[in-house]
Amino acid sequence: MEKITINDIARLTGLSKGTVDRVLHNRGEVSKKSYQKVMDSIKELGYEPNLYASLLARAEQKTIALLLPAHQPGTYWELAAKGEAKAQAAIKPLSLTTRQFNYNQYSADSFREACTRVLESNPAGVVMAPMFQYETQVFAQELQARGIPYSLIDTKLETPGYLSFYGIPAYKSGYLCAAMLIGEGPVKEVLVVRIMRDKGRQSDPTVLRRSGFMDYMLEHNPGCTIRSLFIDPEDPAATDDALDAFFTEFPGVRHIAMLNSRIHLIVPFLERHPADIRVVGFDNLDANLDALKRGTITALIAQRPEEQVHQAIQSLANRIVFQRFPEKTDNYQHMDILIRFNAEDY
Amino acid sequence: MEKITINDIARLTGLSKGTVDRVLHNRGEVSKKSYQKVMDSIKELGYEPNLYASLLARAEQKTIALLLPAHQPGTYWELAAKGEAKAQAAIKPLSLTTRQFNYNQYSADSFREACTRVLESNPAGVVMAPMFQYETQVFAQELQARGIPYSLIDTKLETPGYLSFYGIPAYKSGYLCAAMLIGEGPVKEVLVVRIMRDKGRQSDPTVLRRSGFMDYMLEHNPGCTIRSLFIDPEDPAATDDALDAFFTEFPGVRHIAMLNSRIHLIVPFLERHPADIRVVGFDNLDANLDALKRGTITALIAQRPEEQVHQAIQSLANRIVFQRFPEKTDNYQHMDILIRFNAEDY
DNA sequence: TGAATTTCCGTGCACGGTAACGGAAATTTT
DNA sequence: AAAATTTCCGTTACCGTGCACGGAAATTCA
Repeated sequence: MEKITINDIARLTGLSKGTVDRVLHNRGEVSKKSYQKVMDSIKELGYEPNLYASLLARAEQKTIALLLPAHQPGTYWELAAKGEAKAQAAIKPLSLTTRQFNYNQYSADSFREACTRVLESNPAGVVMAPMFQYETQVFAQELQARGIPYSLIDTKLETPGYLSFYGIPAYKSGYLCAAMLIGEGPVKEVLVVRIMRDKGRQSDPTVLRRSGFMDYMLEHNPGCTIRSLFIDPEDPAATDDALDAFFTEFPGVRHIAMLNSRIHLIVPFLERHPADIRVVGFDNLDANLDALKRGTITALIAQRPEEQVHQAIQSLANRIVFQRFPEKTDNYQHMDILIRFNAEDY
Repeated sequence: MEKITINDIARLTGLSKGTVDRVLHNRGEVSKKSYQKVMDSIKELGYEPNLYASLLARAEQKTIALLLPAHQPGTYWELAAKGEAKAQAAIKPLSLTTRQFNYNQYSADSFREACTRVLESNPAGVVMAPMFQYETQVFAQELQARGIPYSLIDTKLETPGYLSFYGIPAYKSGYLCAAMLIGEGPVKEVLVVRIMRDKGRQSDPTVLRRSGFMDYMLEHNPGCTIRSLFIDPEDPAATDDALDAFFTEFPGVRHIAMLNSRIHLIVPFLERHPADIRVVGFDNLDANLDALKRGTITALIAQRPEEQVHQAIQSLANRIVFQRFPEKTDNYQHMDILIRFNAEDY
């Protein structure tokens, strides 16, 4: 019942606590025989180290690095960055901090460069939202070689030995998006708006979302024409023109979806040309939520990115401080459906 | 930059750490002059106690009491009870545990009795899901008198000095429920199924939900007939008969809602008499989720009760260990909309 | 004024682990 | 076989607080 301490196993094995400590942290200088004896009685007595005593004696601050795409205010990655603060508060009593590193999500070079900055900071763990398959692999290998645990959020790339993943299922989210878009009745024609810049190099989740979207259409609403329109997020005027041209050509379209967080880009146009259109997009950016509350956007599929970074950081903290591994490696999270009547408390 | 310790302020004030410690925990035996000197230099140096050292030296486990309605497997309060485990893991490093006390949600006597059991256990904090306005007030006053902080979940009753509240907005949840039930088109006739036992003494959230439901109807779907049907949760056969009788009398009804977690009770009937009926209910009980995935239930409004207890416990832990108060007292949480396409990862 | 209290405060050990230091024992080298 | 290493281990001084104990100083009592 009473707590087993390092002294108890020292006494039991006839060794000193110095030796016991050495085996606990395997920092060598212990004979195989002693090592075995200590390990045995640790198991026998069910010894668990006292966290406070340990932290007090070390008194050293470890840090967890956060590797995220750089973000402008009002964009998706800003939401994730906000999760850092909450997580920080939670892990502070564990003598841990976080530090954020950013990269340009459209440049592999910048990602590589950020990776070396992360390594230079000598982190105790890394949380990353990866964008580049190959570069991420290389980085993951380096982390593994150095024995630095890491977790993934948002995008699950196939990298060796990640501790955990947190994100929504990309394929299913596209499927859900289609379901929300179609609503009850069958639909003849829908528009999927896309981002120009993504045309060349599509991110992994975007591709999967599209395929989920398409599959829903095939299964539940076949014979529907799916039209695409590419817009430039940097150029609102051109976006307006593009939409104008589109609706001149296809005036019957009453269903619009976007498979990323930028749905707010078409809101100004829609509000200048009111019509009874179902509009579905992703993520709880302020601009999206506002349009949702006004009724311009019908539904949003949201994923609590703050929660994702929080959880990822927490799992690393458990690993680093307690040597505890998460129960599940892949944690697919709930996709929140937001409509105007439940957006307020989000 | 380097940490200020108790010794630093001892040195600065020319007193000993023993004295400093006495003022820190105001356990008396200190002259006013010394007290003032210590307080001043604490402020001056910005001293913050070292949590580990403190916990290590005390080595005493405080406990947070959880006061919840007793629960059968597969009922709502079981979900909340599950949150206890998660919270427990989170606060363990803070030398805190939780302990659950249950009461019969239909008996004020049993609630009172549970309250005295809680007090006898001498908890450092209390989380409760209250059902009885008056008894809860009395209990809250007692807690306040003893200086025991407490938080509320689920139902926000007006009690003095609670630390925090976590739950969904009851009125709005009824409103949302109606919105999900009606869907796109106007509806002529809906059925709201209710629980017999609740007829006499309706809980606070149920009343508010009903009023939100009604208001939505008035505002968005006026002229709709709202029919009620009472069923007995203990008697499936009677439930079936009642539904049978109802649909014989009103065969046109194609919309059913229930404003509590028991929607699964009518699922067997619905599956024996297939028809294209929209069915909306509350909470992610396994039975509800299963019916949702099968398509019998159209939508569920869920509220993550585990999260609510987790958060409430966390806020108490911060209060107890760090003397930190939550930013917001009333934390209304997001109402999750579950449909068959996003139920899987919930 | 001396004795008896009371008030106030310093000392020192305990909490459980960490890691530097130095030395004995075992092993290798010359 | 003595010297030089290497391997292995015990000792010890912390880390920052909590708290019991005892004693000096101030106050009250006789």
